[in-house]
Amino acid sequence: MAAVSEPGNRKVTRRDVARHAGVSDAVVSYTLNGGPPVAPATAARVRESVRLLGYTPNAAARALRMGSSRLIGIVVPDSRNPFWAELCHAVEILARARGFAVLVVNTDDDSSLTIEYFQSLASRQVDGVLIAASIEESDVARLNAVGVPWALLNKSTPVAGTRGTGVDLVAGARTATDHLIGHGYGRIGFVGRIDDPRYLGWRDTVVGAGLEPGPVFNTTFVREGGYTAGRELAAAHNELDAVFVSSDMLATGVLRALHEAGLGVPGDVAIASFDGSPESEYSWPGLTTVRQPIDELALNAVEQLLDPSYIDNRRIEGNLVVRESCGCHPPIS
Amino acid sequence: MAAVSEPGNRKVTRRDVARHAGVSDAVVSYTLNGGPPVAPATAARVRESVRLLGYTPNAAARALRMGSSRLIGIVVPDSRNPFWAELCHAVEILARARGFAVLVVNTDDDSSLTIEYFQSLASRQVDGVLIAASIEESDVARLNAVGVPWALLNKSTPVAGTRGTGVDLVAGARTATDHLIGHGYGRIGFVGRIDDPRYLGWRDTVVGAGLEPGPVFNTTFVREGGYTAGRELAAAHNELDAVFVSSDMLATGVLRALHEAGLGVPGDVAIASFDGSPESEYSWPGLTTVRQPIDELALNAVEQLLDPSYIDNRRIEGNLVVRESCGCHPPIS
DNA sequence: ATGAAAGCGCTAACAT
DNA sequence: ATGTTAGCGCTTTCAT
Repeated sequence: MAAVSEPGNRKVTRRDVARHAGVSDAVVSYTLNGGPPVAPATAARVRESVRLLGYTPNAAARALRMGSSRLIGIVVPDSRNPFWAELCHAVEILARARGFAVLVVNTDDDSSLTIEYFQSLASRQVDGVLIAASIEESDVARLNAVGVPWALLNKSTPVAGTRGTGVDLVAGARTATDHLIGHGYGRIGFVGRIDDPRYLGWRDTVVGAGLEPGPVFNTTFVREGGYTAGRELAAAHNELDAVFVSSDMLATGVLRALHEAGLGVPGDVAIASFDGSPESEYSWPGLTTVRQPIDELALNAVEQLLDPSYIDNRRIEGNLVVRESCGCHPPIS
Repeated sequence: MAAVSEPGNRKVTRRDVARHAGVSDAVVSYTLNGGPPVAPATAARVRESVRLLGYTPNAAARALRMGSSRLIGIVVPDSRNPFWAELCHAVEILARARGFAVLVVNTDDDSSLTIEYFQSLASRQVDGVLIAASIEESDVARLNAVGVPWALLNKSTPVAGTRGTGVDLVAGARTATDHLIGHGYGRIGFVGRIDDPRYLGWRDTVVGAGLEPGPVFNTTFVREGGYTAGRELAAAHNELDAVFVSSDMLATGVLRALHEAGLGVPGDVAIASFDGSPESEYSWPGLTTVRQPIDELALNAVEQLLDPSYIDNRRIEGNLVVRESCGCHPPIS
């Protein structure tokens, strides 16, 4: 009763289908992939055999023959970060709609691994790779040498000779910091990586406004780091009245630490953050944050990767989403 | 002096390496994969040619020949949910250490897609599939018929004939609910999917304790759903003094709604939740939750998938992590 | 409308 | 220690 393909059976190949339907290998291919026209009756017989035998084409053979695996890779700093998780998810949906599957690789924030992982993806014959990790100018040539198309998923900073749109991190940090300045806060701190463009954006903005930069809490992009920074920040809270935090995930940790310390947000310390991930909306208080347009970034990257003639290398400005953490709105209650 | 492989060049094959090094194809294979011994000098020459030509083996050809792609698939309800994101990440690390890459597929909580995606993964010649989505008894035979090894990543409920460990959802909901009862709360509500085992665990526990079940807020596992449930819950807060929430992600939404409504946690409504994801630790107040041992689940699933002789089908009990939302600890401050 | 056959790049059994 | 060669399952050109 069950289909022929039971566990332990030899894999059903296209040849088996051909024999079963009494046709040649080619006709099965034509029927399935729409080559030269096939007589309706023959096609029906083939399809019936496919069903009966439980045949599924061997993607490895097809990839070898066609030189295309219909696979794309994506290199991401940390897919547990809600922002990257959203981005990966968006890419997957788009890729699937185009018949591609997605290979996700985490560098765990070690961007020196990017090239190595890129190469390993390339050897798997992926048709392209999306890079979300940060890239040096000097990496471009090495990446190009591999011969696999690639695009930046979120080009944070301009890199000559690269494809892909992205949100301008410097401008984003400026937007957030300006907003804080507009509130009248005079001592604005920073939480994030100091080797990140957002650090520059923050610093330039406060200095440009004639303010003295507030304390800097250097941390990598992990929740724990945000929390630790938050504790230090709480201890030093009389040295600042507001802070720009480089990501929502970090801000969540800061918020927790501030709450623990009995400090009010925005009362004691106002916060503006970055990413616009879902957790920024559901935290307490809601985070004022610079939203990255995830769907647009993903669509743009996937299109460029798959269609060489499609070119759009714009740097997008993130949108400020105003919630309660900056002091604009009182917490609804 | 870039390597020979520049964009546009024909792909470098193993044959090119063989010619360049003045040896046969086989020797290249032996050198790279450790077959029969190769003279040290020859091996060195081969390796040099590999480097010079920028050769990377074609994984599709290897997969076709070997019948193994060194790829595993993972079917997950929603990789944006921090719990699944953690699990996927853990699986990726383990898989990479074993030379496997991971194909992530989201069902977006539509478990009827599981089989379809499983088959598409199978046609890509994956060496195994980890299934995190829920499975019906009736799916088992169909899954087995495909002939690709699979294991449950988080076997939430016992399903005959399946492999993989998992946390007992019913017992977990019981643990959380019992803890709430232990606090003396007499009217305990529920937030989650009512077709989920946790609903049963909650209901049995309150009824078993001689309590009348509190209000039920039915929702799928999305943040927005938690928030909506939270608003309804806030409106009905005089009908309950505590609530069991089926996941941390949902609980985050509930917390937000409660804060908005000016209700205190645990003062007005105590909460116990499920998953033990990072956001439960950094929310405010911290969530008392039943932690799923992510690394253990992932390790177990990967091992079983890759090693047919390894069998461990235990149902694990989740550990209660006590924080502030249940009323055990006052918020630190 | 259908069939025969070459060849994608690799591994491994079998020569030498 | 090294070389030769037969396929893995597929697509596609060229015949018929």
